[in-house]
Amino acid sequence: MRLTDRQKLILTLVIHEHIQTAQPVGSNTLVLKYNLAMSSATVRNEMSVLTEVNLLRQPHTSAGRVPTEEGYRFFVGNLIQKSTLPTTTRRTITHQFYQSRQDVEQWLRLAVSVLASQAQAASLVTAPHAEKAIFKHLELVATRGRQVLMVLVLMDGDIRQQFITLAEAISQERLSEIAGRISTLCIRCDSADIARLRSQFDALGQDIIDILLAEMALTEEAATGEIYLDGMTNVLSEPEFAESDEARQALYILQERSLLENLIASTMTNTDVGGIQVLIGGEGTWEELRQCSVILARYGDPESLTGSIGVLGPIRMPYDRAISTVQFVANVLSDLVSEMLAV
Amino acid sequence: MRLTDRQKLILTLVIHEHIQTAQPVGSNTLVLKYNLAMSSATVRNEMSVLTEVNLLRQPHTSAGRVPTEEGYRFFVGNLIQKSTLPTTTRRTITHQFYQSRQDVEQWLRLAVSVLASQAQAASLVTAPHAEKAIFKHLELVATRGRQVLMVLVLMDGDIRQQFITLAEAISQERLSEIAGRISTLCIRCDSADIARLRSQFDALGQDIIDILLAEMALTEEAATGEIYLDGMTNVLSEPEFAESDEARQALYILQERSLLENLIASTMTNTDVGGIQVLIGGEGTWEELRQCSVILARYGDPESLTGSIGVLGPIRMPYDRAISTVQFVANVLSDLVSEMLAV
DNA sequence: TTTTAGCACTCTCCCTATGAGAGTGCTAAA
DNA sequence: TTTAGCACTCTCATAGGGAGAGTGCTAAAA
Repeated sequence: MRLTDRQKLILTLVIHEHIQTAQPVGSNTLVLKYNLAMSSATVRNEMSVLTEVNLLRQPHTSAGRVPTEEGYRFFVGNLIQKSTLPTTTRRTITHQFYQSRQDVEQWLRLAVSVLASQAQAASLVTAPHAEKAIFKHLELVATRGRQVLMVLVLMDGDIRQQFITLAEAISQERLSEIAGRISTLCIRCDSADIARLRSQFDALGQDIIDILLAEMALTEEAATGEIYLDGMTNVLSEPEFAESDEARQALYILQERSLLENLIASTMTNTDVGGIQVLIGGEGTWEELRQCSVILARYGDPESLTGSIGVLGPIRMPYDRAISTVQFVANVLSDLVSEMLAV
Repeated sequence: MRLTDRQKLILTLVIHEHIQTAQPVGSNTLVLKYNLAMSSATVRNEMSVLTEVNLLRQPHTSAGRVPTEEGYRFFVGNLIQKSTLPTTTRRTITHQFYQSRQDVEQWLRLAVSVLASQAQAASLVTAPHAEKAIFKHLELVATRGRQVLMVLVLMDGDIRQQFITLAEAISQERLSEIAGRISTLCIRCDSADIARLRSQFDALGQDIIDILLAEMALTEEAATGEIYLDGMTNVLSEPEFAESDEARQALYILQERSLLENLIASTMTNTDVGGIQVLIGGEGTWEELRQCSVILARYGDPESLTGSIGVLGPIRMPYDRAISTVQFVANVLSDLVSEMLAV
């Protein structure tokens, strides 16, 4: 779509103004508020053009203009000026992350809370997750009788714990010995490798390996790691969700884990780490998100460990700020992941 | 407060009807809908009395009656008939829990989802949590260089993981040996015991014990275990929350972990396992919950491991069903906890 | 003494009408 | 190509006027 500079300016201003006021924007308002060096009639003519090419829309004949979804998309794709968060903000955030560097769970909680408060929207962060589960360490703890606690540590930092019941009671020494052997032999192995090693163990060891493999398979099935959410009440305060039903649908997607995983999976398939996806108004696919926009990014190490982060807000979202926040947090998380992998 | 049987009946019916319709209830409606053997005038007189003692309220002079908070409290305290969930429902739920018995996290997810769907409200479940952290097992996994993953298993099933950086690189064998010694010596010890044992270890062991103690202290500080939430969108669909701001405040309490912990802590202090607390309209203390009611119960083994569960909905909540659901789920969880402790 | 029929009265809710205000599109002049 | 001027359109806020639901009171009935 070819637009003159003036048309681009007006589109930008309409979007900017509408994001602030949530109201249709009139030609007069625009001229006065932004001291434009042209008359309202000129603005009206340009608006007419923009309406014809479906970037703007009139709620009714004699109202101001409102950006269409296509308008927002054009804006995000062509006009948005990459803003960056203020240095002080960035420093504060980085500092917070630095303080909680030992604990992955804390990063993620912090990330999701920073996103929510900076973008004033609902936010989500998925724990970093490897496509292939790689064994790192196994621990068996005798509980009582035949009940044993199995703790499985994977290379991506994921820890799976499970109670298992063995055929007979086994002493802690024996359990530790087996766990030690499995840990030493299988380190850095994937499921297939471990299956091949299975025959080297005695009956008990093979039983345990079977459970272990089942658990690893389960981890691999999960499309994403654990999902952290925050800021959902931010969305509720937006005026377009006063008729609460729309908001409910949007929040429902966030709550319903399977839907959310779908959304992330289908949006992120072709997204590189560092790349950003902006989903405006559900893009025809996500009925529940018709009133919402979602900004998603991938973080981590593309070779091994990746996760997704994003924010969800009304279509009328401050895209520049939201995008730069998402980008910034994604970068911070990527750094933390590679630091974790490298040390 | 002394009421005649007829007054109790009418109060009950008004509450019942109002819960269904969310509208003020008129004398005529009541007589017709419930085939009362009296005239609407009689009902009106009784309603007048109930209004005088502040159990009912008129939104405006010529409207029907609405229960006051006090009315609901009287109802819950004196009139409610303990209903139980249908046997088939109970069986289905029990069966689901039975299937996920190995995995504590799965119980809790299931519990919170059952509560939400059965009570059609927002629901919460906290992980079982011991007042005193008791050591069970320690594991140290060499990562790379001086970076070590510490996995700490406590008796209540809580697992804490953390990356720690040692003064120098240590081999996995050495780490396993130390972890093994600490595990053997400290099993079933609390922080004080472990602090006493500290001198029996070499410098490295003491360093690790210090970190371990810090971690245990952290666990003890936390008033509750992890909190699981579900069904928040259920609350949004209630008509009294159409003016979305009220709903926002209520959901905010659920989202804001510290507030929620406060709420649980202050409500649960005097509640035994098996007991149920019903908080109607914030009870003057919780400003954000003025439009809501919360039903909370404690589950687990009072001697060692307890957690809280509850539902949050509009004041106009189907108390009988909600209470029996909470009670039932609390019982199921208590059974699972004692099974876990006993096996 | 208690219950009930009858009735006037009150208040909300919904519908309609009306006018102000904001904003548009078009035309003709600059 | 831009702009001033103007008629026109549509929303929104406000007010008025039933209809309907429900009450409280009074007096009669049980």
